[in-house]
Amino acid sequence: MKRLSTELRQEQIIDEAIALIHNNGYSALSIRELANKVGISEAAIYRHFKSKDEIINGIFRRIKSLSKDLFITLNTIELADKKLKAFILFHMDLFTQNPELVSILMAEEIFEHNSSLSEELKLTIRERQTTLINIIEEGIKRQIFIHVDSDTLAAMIQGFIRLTILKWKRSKHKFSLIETGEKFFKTLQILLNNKKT
Amino acid sequence: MKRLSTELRQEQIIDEAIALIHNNGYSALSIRELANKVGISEAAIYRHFKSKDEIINGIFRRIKSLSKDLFITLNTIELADKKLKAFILFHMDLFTQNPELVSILMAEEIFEHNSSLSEELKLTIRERQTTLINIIEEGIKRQIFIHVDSDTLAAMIQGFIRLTILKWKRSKHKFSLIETGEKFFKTLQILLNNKKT
DNA sequence: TATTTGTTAGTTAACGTTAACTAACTTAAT
DNA sequence: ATTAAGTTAGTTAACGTTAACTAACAAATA
Repeated sequence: MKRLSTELRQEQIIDEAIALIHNNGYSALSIRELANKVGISEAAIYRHFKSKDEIINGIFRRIKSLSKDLFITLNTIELADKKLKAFILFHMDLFTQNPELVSILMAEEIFEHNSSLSEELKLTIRERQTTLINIIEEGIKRQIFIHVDSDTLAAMIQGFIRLTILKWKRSKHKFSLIETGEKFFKTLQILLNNKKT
Repeated sequence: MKRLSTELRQEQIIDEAIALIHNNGYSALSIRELANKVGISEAAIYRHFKSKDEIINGIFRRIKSLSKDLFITLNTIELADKKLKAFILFHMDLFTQNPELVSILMAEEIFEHNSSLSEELKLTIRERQTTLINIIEEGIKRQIFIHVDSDTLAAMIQGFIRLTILKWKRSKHKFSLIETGEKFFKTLQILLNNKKT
């Protein structure tokens, strides 16, 4: 058996853990199966992670690192409507390129029973929510968007994205997330635009 | 131990199964714990249900029976915007009165690995989607709503409801679903109304 | 009207399997 | 030679499910 450094092996374990959840659901994430997939023994897994919870932790960190570009991207954009489009398409692109993430984000159970992690998740969600609300309120102030409740609109946008990726997963990726995102933004423009035809 | 008829005991088992999932997640639904909660032995559970899958089936039937009034309600309403309001508030009311349902609807795992059930779930979801699209298209035809893509709008509405009940659950019911639903409908009216102020 | 017969909701105890995890030992790489 | 990444062989606890049996009651018969 070829030996790998802890860093590399840890990444590989996280990879396979995500793949397992993606292919067979969270309940299929067992140390046995994970060790099988990685090609090492169960005990070897514990060389690299103190517990199963630590593996879940690693999955969460992976997701966070994959979405950290969002804020960088948004800061390069001026106009609120362009920002909104970028927000939507960033997510559609993220999930198109990392379809495994969908199963994980939809599995409430994963983070529910790890209290430190569910606190961190709450913060991450709030951060995303605030970002979106700021975009909307700037758009309203600059009179690019009509005046609507920003909380409600933010929930509509995030709700649409969440439901769309869930449907996309259920349909086994039978449609283009990017196209759906673009159509969504056009619809939003019609709904939000002051200058009606 | 007091004896109950199969019908009554089955209902009680489903009740406790739903409560278990609600309180501790789907992974906490074990025959052992279920029997404990009901106050009978594990084997007695199998007097009333052939397998754990049959219990899941019973949970699904319960949810369906709780939402069957939606279509009756909608048929008593004429105007598309009133129908849309009724659609939204029906769901907010349903989950306010049956908060346990939220955990179950959010747990993808439950129905994912039961192929006959996941087919049935797909049909139920499609039926709901079609209902909403019909309401929207009627509203557009009657010029109550501005012309937007009905698929996208339907997904926005369902996405909002789904995300809202998830947040409501996560917040341990710290806000009123009904009020949020009413605010949502008002926002929708502003977004969809032809006669802008 | 008693008693027998059959049904049904319950019991206890165990089945085989799998879960997360660990102690002790071995081997490969620096 | 030391250290770190691997192994094998085990642990305890929980899982869904079943076998064997019993108490309670209903219906049919004596």
